[in-house]
Amino acid sequence: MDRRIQRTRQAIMSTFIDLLTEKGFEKITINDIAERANINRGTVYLHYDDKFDLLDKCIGDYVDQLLNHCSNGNNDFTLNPNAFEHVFEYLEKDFSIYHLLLSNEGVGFFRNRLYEAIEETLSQLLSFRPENNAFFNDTTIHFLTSGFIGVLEWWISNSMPCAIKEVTEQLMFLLEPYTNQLVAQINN
Amino acid sequence: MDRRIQRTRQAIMSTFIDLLTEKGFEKITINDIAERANINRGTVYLHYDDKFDLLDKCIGDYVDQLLNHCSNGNNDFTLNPNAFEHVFEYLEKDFSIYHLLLSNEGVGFFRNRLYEAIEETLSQLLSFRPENNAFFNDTTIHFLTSGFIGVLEWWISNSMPCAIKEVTEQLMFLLEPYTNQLVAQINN
DNA sequence: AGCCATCTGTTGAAAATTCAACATCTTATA
DNA sequence: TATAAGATGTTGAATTTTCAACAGATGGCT
Repeated sequence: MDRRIQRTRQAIMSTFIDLLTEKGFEKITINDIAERANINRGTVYLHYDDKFDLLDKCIGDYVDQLLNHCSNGNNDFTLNPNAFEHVFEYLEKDFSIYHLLLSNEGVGFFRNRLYEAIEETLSQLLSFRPENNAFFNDTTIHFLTSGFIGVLEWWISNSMPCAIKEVTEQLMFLLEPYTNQLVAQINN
Repeated sequence: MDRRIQRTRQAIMSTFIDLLTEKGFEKITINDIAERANINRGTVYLHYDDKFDLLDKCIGDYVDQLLNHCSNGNNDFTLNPNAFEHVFEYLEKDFSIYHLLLSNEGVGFFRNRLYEAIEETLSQLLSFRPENNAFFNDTTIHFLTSGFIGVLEWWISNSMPCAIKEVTEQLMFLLEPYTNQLVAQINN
Protein backbone atom coordinates (compact mmCIF):
# COMPACT_ATOMS: atom_id res chain seq x y z
CA MET A 1 0.00 0.00 0.00
CA ASP A 2 1.10 3.52 -0.75
CA ARG A 3 3.20 4.70 2.14
CA ARG A 4 1.29 7.97 2.32
CA ILE A 5 -1.89 6.06 3.07
CA GLN A 6 -0.19 4.03 5.78
CA ARG A 7 1.20 7.14 7.38
CA THR A 8 -1.91 9.30 7.31
CA ARG A 9 -4.17 6.53 8.58
CA GLN A 10 -1.70 5.81 11.33
CA ALA A 11 -1.49 9.49 12.23
CA ILE A 12 -5.26 9.92 12.24
CA MET A 13 -5.87 6.82 14.34
CA SER A 14 -3.13 7.67 16.77
CA THR A 15 -4.34 11.20 17.42
CA PHE A 16 -7.90 9.94 17.53
CA ILE A 17 -6.95 7.63 20.37
CA ASP A 18 -5.12 10.44 22.11
CA LEU A 19 -8.11 12.74 21.88
CA LEU A 20 -10.39 9.93 23.00
CA THR A 21 -8.43 9.61 26.23
CA GLU A 22 -8.24 13.36 26.68
CA LYS A 23 -11.77 14.60 25.94
CA GLY A 24 -13.97 11.64 25.16
CA PHE A 25 -15.67 10.83 21.90
CA GLU A 26 -18.40 13.43 21.73
CA LYS A 27 -16.08 16.39 22.22
CA ILE A 28 -13.78 15.38 19.39
CA THR A 29 -14.07 17.30 16.13
CA ILE A 30 -12.59 16.41 12.78
CA ASN A 31 -10.78 19.72 13.03
CA ASP A 32 -9.08 18.65 16.23
CA ILE A 33 -7.78 15.51 14.64
CA ALA A 34 -6.58 17.18 11.46
CA GLU A 35 -4.93 20.02 13.31
CA ARG A 36 -3.10 17.91 15.83
CA ALA A 37 -2.03 15.31 13.29
CA ASN A 38 -0.88 18.15 11.03
CA ILE A 39 -3.03 16.83 8.22
CA ASN A 40 -5.47 18.61 6.00
CA ARG A 41 -9.05 18.33 7.15
CA GLY A 42 -10.16 17.15 3.74
CA THR A 43 -7.69 14.29 3.87
CA VAL A 44 -9.48 12.85 6.87
CA TYR A 45 -12.67 12.66 4.83
CA LEU A 46 -10.73 10.87 2.10
CA HIS A 47 -10.30 7.93 4.46
CA TYR A 48 -13.26 8.07 6.84
CA ASP A 49 -16.86 9.15 6.45
CA ASP A 50 -17.09 10.84 9.83
CA LYS A 51 -16.31 10.49 13.53
CA PHE A 52 -18.45 7.39 13.85
CA ASP A 53 -16.86 5.64 10.93
CA LEU A 54 -13.52 6.51 12.47
CA LEU A 55 -14.44 4.93 15.79
CA ASP A 56 -15.83 1.94 13.96
CA LYS A 57 -12.71 1.36 11.91
CA CYS A 58 -10.54 2.02 14.94
CA ILE A 59 -12.31 -0.69 16.88
CA GLY A 60 -12.08 -2.98 13.90
CA ASP A 61 -8.34 -2.45 13.65
CA TYR A 62 -7.74 -3.27 17.28
CA VAL A 63 -9.98 -6.31 17.16
CA ASP A 64 -8.01 -7.54 14.16
CA GLN A 65 -4.68 -6.89 15.79
CA LEU A 66 -5.78 -8.76 18.86
CA LEU A 67 -6.95 -11.68 16.80
CA ASN A 68 -3.70 -11.82 14.88
CA HIS A 69 -2.01 -12.50 18.17
CA CYS A 70 -4.35 -15.38 18.90
CA SER A 71 -2.87 -17.47 16.14
CA ASN A 72 0.72 -18.42 16.60
CA GLY A 73 1.64 -17.56 13.04
CA ASN A 74 0.23 -18.98 9.81
CA ASN A 75 -3.34 -19.40 10.97
CA ASP A 76 -2.30 -22.03 13.45
CA PHE A 77 -4.96 -21.72 16.11
CA THR A 78 -3.71 -24.59 18.19
CA LEU A 79 -4.73 -23.89 21.76
CA ASN A 80 -1.40 -23.89 23.51
CA PRO A 81 -0.07 -21.71 26.32
CA ASN A 82 2.12 -19.73 23.92
CA ALA A 83 -0.85 -18.48 21.94
CA PHE A 84 -2.52 -17.18 25.08
CA GLU A 85 0.64 -15.61 26.32
CA HIS A 86 1.06 -13.77 23.05
CA VAL A 87 -2.41 -12.34 23.38
CA PHE A 88 -1.92 -11.12 26.91
CA GLU A 89 1.53 -9.77 26.20
CA TYR A 90 0.06 -7.78 23.37
CA LEU A 91 -2.76 -6.56 25.59
CA GLU A 92 -0.19 -5.46 28.12
CA LYS A 93 1.80 -3.56 25.51
CA ASP A 94 -1.21 -1.57 24.34
CA PHE A 95 -2.91 -1.71 27.68
CA SER A 96 -4.07 1.89 27.82
CA ILE A 97 -5.75 1.62 24.44
CA TYR A 98 -7.65 -1.56 25.22
CA HIS A 99 -8.56 -0.22 28.62
CA LEU A 100 -10.02 2.79 26.84
CA LEU A 101 -11.88 0.76 24.25
CA LEU A 102 -13.29 -1.67 26.78
CA SER A 103 -14.43 0.92 29.30
CA ASN A 104 -16.12 4.27 28.81
CA GLU A 105 -15.38 5.23 25.25
CA GLY A 106 -15.70 2.06 23.23
CA VAL A 107 -19.38 2.30 24.22
CA GLY A 108 -19.63 -1.47 24.24
CA PHE A 109 -19.05 -1.73 20.52
CA PHE A 110 -15.59 -3.09 21.05
CA ARG A 111 -16.78 -5.96 23.21
CA ASN A 112 -19.43 -6.89 20.66
CA ARG A 113 -17.06 -6.82 17.73
CA LEU A 114 -14.54 -8.91 19.60
CA TYR A 115 -17.26 -11.34 20.56
CA GLU A 116 -18.37 -11.76 16.97
CA ALA A 117 -14.82 -12.23 15.78
CA ILE A 118 -13.99 -14.89 18.34
CA GLU A 119 -17.30 -16.62 17.79
CA GLU A 120 -16.57 -16.69 14.06
CA THR A 121 -13.10 -18.07 14.60
CA LEU A 122 -14.38 -20.79 16.89
CA SER A 123 -17.09 -21.77 14.43
CA GLN A 124 -14.47 -22.02 11.70
CA LEU A 125 -12.29 -24.16 13.91
CA LEU A 126 -15.15 -26.55 14.57
CA SER A 127 -16.24 -26.72 10.95
CA PHE A 128 -12.87 -28.24 10.18
CA ARG A 129 -13.67 -31.06 12.54
CA PRO A 130 -17.17 -32.16 11.59
CA GLU A 131 -16.77 -35.25 13.70
CA ASN A 132 -16.95 -32.96 16.72
CA ASN A 133 -20.45 -31.84 15.99
CA ALA A 134 -21.79 -34.39 18.44
CA PHE A 135 -19.96 -32.68 21.28
CA PHE A 136 -19.68 -29.08 20.16
CA ASN A 137 -22.63 -27.00 19.18
CA ASP A 138 -23.66 -23.32 19.34
CA THR A 139 -24.07 -23.51 23.07
CA THR A 140 -20.48 -24.58 23.45
CA ILE A 141 -19.29 -21.77 21.19
CA HIS A 142 -21.09 -19.09 23.15
CA PHE A 143 -20.02 -20.58 26.44
CA LEU A 144 -16.36 -20.57 25.46
CA THR A 145 -16.47 -17.18 23.77
CA SER A 146 -18.17 -15.52 26.70
CA GLY A 147 -15.83 -17.18 29.13
CA PHE A 148 -12.73 -16.10 27.32
CA ILE A 149 -13.91 -12.53 26.77
CA GLY A 150 -15.00 -12.32 30.37
CA VAL A 151 -11.51 -13.17 31.56
CA LEU A 152 -9.96 -10.79 29.10
CA GLU A 153 -12.30 -7.95 30.08
CA TRP A 154 -11.76 -8.55 33.77
CA TRP A 155 -8.01 -8.57 33.35
CA ILE A 156 -7.96 -5.29 31.43
CA SER A 157 -10.64 -3.39 33.35
CA ASN A 158 -8.94 -4.21 36.63
CA SER A 159 -5.58 -3.04 35.30
CA MET A 160 -3.90 -6.40 34.96
CA PRO A 161 -4.47 -7.66 38.52
CA CYS A 162 -2.28 -10.74 38.08
CA ALA A 163 0.73 -11.88 36.11
CA ILE A 164 0.35 -13.08 32.55
CA LYS A 165 1.64 -16.51 33.52
CA GLU A 166 -1.14 -16.89 36.05
CA VAL A 167 -4.04 -15.94 33.77
CA THR A 168 -2.81 -18.03 30.91
CA GLU A 169 -2.15 -21.10 33.02
CA GLN A 170 -5.51 -20.79 34.69
CA LEU A 171 -7.16 -20.41 31.28
CA MET A 172 -5.37 -23.47 29.99
CA PHE A 173 -6.59 -25.38 33.01
CA LEU A 174 -10.17 -24.25 32.50
CA LEU A 175 -10.09 -25.14 28.83
CA GLU A 176 -8.29 -28.41 29.31
CA PRO A 177 -11.44 -30.54 28.95
CA TYR A 178 -12.07 -29.02 25.49
CA THR A 179 -8.54 -28.54 24.27
CA ASN A 180 -8.05 -31.92 22.66
CA GLN A 181 -11.10 -31.65 20.48
CA LEU A 182 -10.49 -27.99 19.60
CA VAL A 183 -7.06 -28.33 18.13
CA ALA A 184 -7.20 -27.49 14.46
CA GLN A 185 -5.27 -25.90 11.67
CA ILE A 186 -6.82 -23.49 9.20
CA ASN A 187 -5.28 -22.99 5.79
CA ASN A 188 -6.92 -20.55 3.41
CA MET B 1 4.24 25.91 3.90
CA ASP B 2 2.61 22.78 2.56
CA ARG B 3 1.98 20.46 5.47
CA ARG B 4 3.46 17.52 3.60
CA ILE B 5 6.78 19.31 3.40
CA GLN B 6 6.73 20.09 7.10
CA ARG B 7 5.98 16.51 7.95
CA THR B 8 8.49 14.80 5.72
CA ARG B 9 11.33 17.16 6.68
CA GLN B 10 10.48 16.64 10.31
CA ALA B 11 10.38 12.87 9.85
CA ILE B 12 13.67 12.81 7.97
CA MET B 13 15.45 15.03 10.48
CA SER B 14 14.09 13.13 13.44
CA THR B 15 15.13 9.71 12.17
CA PHE B 16 18.44 11.16 11.03
CA ILE B 17 19.12 12.25 14.61
CA ASP B 18 18.05 8.84 15.89
CA LEU B 19 20.38 7.03 13.53
CA LEU B 20 23.16 9.46 14.36
CA THR B 21 22.96 8.45 18.00
CA GLU B 22 22.66 4.77 17.14
CA LYS B 23 25.31 4.18 14.49
CA GLY B 24 27.16 7.41 13.86
CA PHE B 25 27.24 9.49 10.72
CA GLU B 26 29.33 7.36 8.39
CA LYS B 27 27.23 4.22 8.82
CA ILE B 28 24.01 5.97 7.94
CA THR B 29 22.57 5.34 4.48
CA ILE B 30 19.81 7.23 2.76
CA ASN B 31 18.03 3.90 2.63
CA ASP B 32 18.10 3.62 6.41
CA ILE B 33 16.50 6.99 6.80
CA ALA B 34 13.83 6.44 4.18
CA GLU B 35 12.98 2.99 5.46
CA ARG B 36 12.70 3.90 9.09
CA ALA B 37 10.81 7.14 8.43
CA ASN B 38 8.51 5.19 6.13
CA ILE B 39 9.22 7.59 3.31
CA ASN B 40 10.18 6.93 -0.26
CA ARG B 41 13.90 7.10 -0.87
CA GLY B 42 13.42 9.49 -3.75
CA THR B 43 11.56 11.89 -1.50
CA VAL B 44 14.66 12.34 0.62
CA TYR B 45 16.53 13.52 -2.45
CA LEU B 46 13.73 15.96 -3.15
CA HIS B 47 14.69 17.83 0.01
CA TYR B 48 18.39 17.13 0.54
CA ASP B 49 21.31 16.61 -1.83
CA ASP B 50 22.92 13.85 0.23
CA LYS B 51 23.96 12.80 3.72
CA PHE B 52 26.27 15.77 4.09
CA ASP B 53 23.68 18.30 3.06
CA LEU B 54 21.38 16.65 5.55
CA LEU B 55 23.87 17.02 8.38
CA ASP B 56 24.52 20.58 7.29
CA LYS B 57 20.86 21.58 7.27
CA CYS B 58 20.29 19.70 10.50
CA ILE B 59 23.00 21.68 12.23
CA GLY B 60 21.64 24.86 10.70
CA ASP B 61 18.18 24.13 12.06
CA TYR B 62 19.39 23.54 15.57
CA VAL B 63 21.60 26.62 15.52
CA ASP B 64 18.60 28.65 14.42
CA GLN B 65 16.34 27.17 17.06
CA LEU B 66 18.91 27.91 19.72
CA LEU B 67 19.27 31.49 18.54
CA ASN B 68 15.53 32.01 18.51
CA HIS B 69 15.60 31.31 22.21
CA CYS B 70 18.26 33.95 22.76
CA SER B 71 15.90 36.75 21.91
CA ASN B 72 12.99 37.14 24.27
CA GLY B 73 10.50 37.54 21.45
CA ASN B 74 10.41 40.13 18.68
CA ASN B 75 14.14 40.46 18.17
CA ASP B 76 14.58 41.90 21.61
CA PHE B 77 18.11 40.91 22.45
CA THR B 78 18.22 42.73 25.76
CA LEU B 79 20.70 40.88 27.93
CA ASN B 80 18.58 39.95 30.91
CA PRO B 81 18.50 36.81 33.02
CA ASN B 82 15.30 35.64 31.37
CA ALA B 83 16.89 35.43 27.94
CA PHE B 84 19.68 33.25 29.26
CA GLU B 85 17.31 31.05 31.18
CA HIS B 86 15.26 30.49 28.06
CA VAL B 87 18.36 29.34 26.20
CA PHE B 88 19.42 26.91 28.87
CA GLU B 89 15.92 25.60 29.41
CA TYR B 90 15.74 24.89 25.72
CA LEU B 91 19.13 23.20 25.80
CA GLU B 92 17.92 21.07 28.66
CA LYS B 93 14.78 20.07 26.78
CA ASP B 94 16.72 18.89 23.71
CA PHE B 95 19.76 17.97 25.71
CA SER B 96 20.52 14.67 24.02
CA ILE B 97 20.48 16.28 20.60
CA TYR B 98 22.81 19.12 21.48
CA HIS B 99 25.05 16.74 23.34
CA LEU B 100 25.24 14.71 20.17
CA LEU B 101 25.89 17.67 17.90
CA LEU B 102 28.53 19.17 20.17
CA SER B 103 30.48 15.96 20.75
CA ASN B 104 31.43 13.17 18.41
CA GLU B 105 29.05 13.48 15.52
CA GLY B 106 28.69 17.18 14.89
CA VAL B 107 32.36 16.92 13.88
CA GLY B 108 32.95 20.46 15.10
CA PHE B 109 30.72 21.95 12.43
CA PHE B 110 28.04 22.73 14.95
CA ARG B 111 30.35 24.74 17.16
CA ASN B 112 31.60 26.74 14.19
CA ARG B 113 28.14 27.50 12.90
CA LEU B 114 26.98 28.56 16.32
CA TYR B 115 30.06 30.72 16.71
CA GLU B 116 29.43 32.50 13.43
CA ALA B 117 25.79 33.04 14.28
CA ILE B 118 26.50 34.54 17.68
CA GLU B 119 29.34 36.63 16.32
CA GLU B 120 27.00 37.95 13.65
CA THR B 121 24.30 38.75 16.19
CA LEU B 122 26.73 40.59 18.42
CA SER B 123 28.08 42.61 15.51
CA GLN B 124 24.56 43.57 14.59
CA LEU B 125 23.82 44.59 18.17
CA LEU B 126 26.87 46.83 18.24
CA SER B 127 26.22 48.37 14.85
CA PHE B 128 23.01 49.77 16.31
CA ARG B 129 25.10 51.61 18.89
CA PRO B 130 27.86 53.28 16.89
CA GLU B 131 28.74 55.36 19.90
CA ASN B 132 30.11 52.18 21.47
CA ASN B 133 32.78 51.74 18.87
CA ALA B 134 35.30 53.32 21.14
CA PHE B 135 34.83 50.53 23.67
CA PHE B 136 33.68 47.59 21.58
CA ASN B 137 35.65 46.26 18.66
CA ASP B 138 36.29 42.89 17.02
CA THR B 139 38.39 41.77 19.94
CA THR B 140 35.46 42.28 22.28
CA ILE B 141 33.11 40.40 20.01
CA HIS B 142 35.36 37.36 19.80
CA PHE B 143 36.08 37.48 23.50
CA LEU B 144 32.41 37.48 24.41
CA THR B 145 31.38 34.95 21.79
CA SER B 146 34.09 32.51 22.79
CA GLY B 147 33.30 32.98 26.43
CA PHE B 148 29.63 32.34 26.01
CA ILE B 149 30.08 29.32 23.76
CA GLY B 150 32.68 27.96 26.11
CA VAL B 151 30.24 28.00 28.97
CA LEU B 152 27.51 26.51 26.84
CA GLU B 153 29.77 23.74 25.55
CA TRP B 154 31.04 22.93 29.02
CA TRP B 155 27.51 22.77 30.40
CA ILE B 156 26.30 20.40 27.69
CA SER B 157 29.36 18.19 27.35
CA ASN B 158 29.43 17.61 31.09
CA SER B 159 25.75 16.70 31.15
CA MET B 160 24.41 19.82 32.82
CA PRO B 161 26.65 19.76 35.91
CA CYS B 162 24.83 22.60 37.66
CA ALA B 163 21.36 24.11 37.84
CA ILE B 164 20.18 26.52 35.19
CA LYS B 165 19.79 29.26 37.77
CA GLU B 166 23.44 28.93 38.70
CA VAL B 167 24.88 29.13 35.18
CA THR B 168 22.68 31.99 34.15
CA GLU B 169 23.34 34.04 37.27
CA GLN B 170 27.05 33.46 36.97
CA LEU B 171 26.90 34.44 33.32
CA MET B 172 25.02 37.61 34.18
CA PHE B 173 27.66 38.41 36.77
CA LEU B 174 30.49 37.86 34.30
CA LEU B 175 28.83 39.97 31.64
CA GLU B 176 27.76 42.70 34.04
CA PRO B 177 30.57 45.08 33.06
CA TYR B 178 29.40 44.96 29.41
CA THR B 179 25.70 44.67 29.87
CA ASN B 180 24.83 48.33 30.00
CA GLN B 181 26.48 49.10 26.71
CA LEU B 182 25.22 45.99 24.98
CA VAL B 183 21.51 46.55 25.46
CA ALA B 184 19.87 47.06 22.11
CA GLN B 185 16.73 46.41 20.18
CA ILE B 186 16.72 45.20 16.59
CA ASN B 187 13.74 45.84 14.38
CA ASN B 188 13.85 44.61 10.81
C1' DA C 1 40.65 -10.03 -10.02
C1' DG C 2 35.86 -10.88 -10.47
C1' DC C 3 31.24 -11.04 -8.35
C1' DC C 4 27.39 -10.03 -5.87
C1' DA C 5 24.74 -7.26 -3.06
C1' DT C 6 23.77 -2.84 -1.73
C1' DC C 7 23.77 2.18 -2.06
C1' DT C 8 23.40 6.21 -4.97
C1' DG C 9 21.10 9.65 -7.72
C1' DT C 10 17.69 10.46 -11.42
C1' DT C 11 13.62 9.96 -14.24
C1' DG C 12 8.28 10.11 -15.66
C1' DA C 13 3.84 8.74 -14.86
C1' DA C 14 0.46 7.71 -11.27
C1' DA C 15 -1.54 8.55 -6.95
C1' DA C 16 -2.30 11.02 -2.61
C1' DT C 17 -2.55 15.23 -0.22
C1' DT C 18 -3.02 20.16 0.19
C1' DC C 19 -5.30 24.43 -0.19
C1' DA C 20 -8.99 27.64 -0.82
C1' DA C 21 -13.49 28.07 -1.52
C1' DC C 22 -17.95 26.74 -1.18
C1' DA C 23 -22.97 25.85 1.18
C1' DT C 24 -25.10 24.08 5.08
C1' DC C 25 -25.67 23.08 9.89
C1' DT C 26 -24.93 23.75 15.16
C1' DT C 27 -24.51 26.24 19.02
C1' DA C 28 -23.31 29.72 22.17
C1' DT C 29 -24.11 34.54 23.23
C1' DA C 30 -25.74 39.30 23.29
C1' DT D 1 -34.52 36.42 18.30
C1' DA D 2 -30.66 37.60 15.64
C1' DT D 3 -25.98 37.05 14.93
C1' DA D 4 -21.52 35.42 14.96
C1' DA D 5 -18.30 31.63 15.31
C1' DG D 6 -17.16 27.25 14.43
C1' DA D 7 -18.10 22.47 12.50
C1' DT D 8 -19.32 19.66 8.61
C1' DG D 9 -18.81 17.66 4.05
C1' DT D 10 -17.57 18.51 -0.84
C1' DT D 11 -15.25 20.27 -4.84
C1' DG D 12 -11.17 21.25 -8.47
C1' DA D 13 -6.73 22.65 -9.40
C1' DA D 14 -1.99 22.74 -7.70
C1' DT D 15 1.60 20.39 -5.44
C1' DT D 16 4.02 16.72 -3.31
C1' DT D 17 5.08 12.06 -2.82
C1' DT D 18 5.20 7.40 -4.40
C1' DC D 19 6.62 3.72 -7.26
C1' DA D 20 9.30 1.22 -10.52
C1' DA D 21 12.94 1.36 -13.29
C1' DC D 22 17.15 2.86 -14.64
C1' DA D 23 22.70 3.17 -14.82
C1' DG D 24 26.66 3.77 -12.28
C1' DA D 25 29.44 3.52 -7.91
C1' DT D 26 31.00 1.15 -3.81
C1' DG D 27 32.58 -2.39 -0.88
C1' DG D 28 33.02 -6.98 1.00
C1' DC D 29 34.01 -11.92 -0.17
C1' DT D 30 36.10 -16.01 -2.67
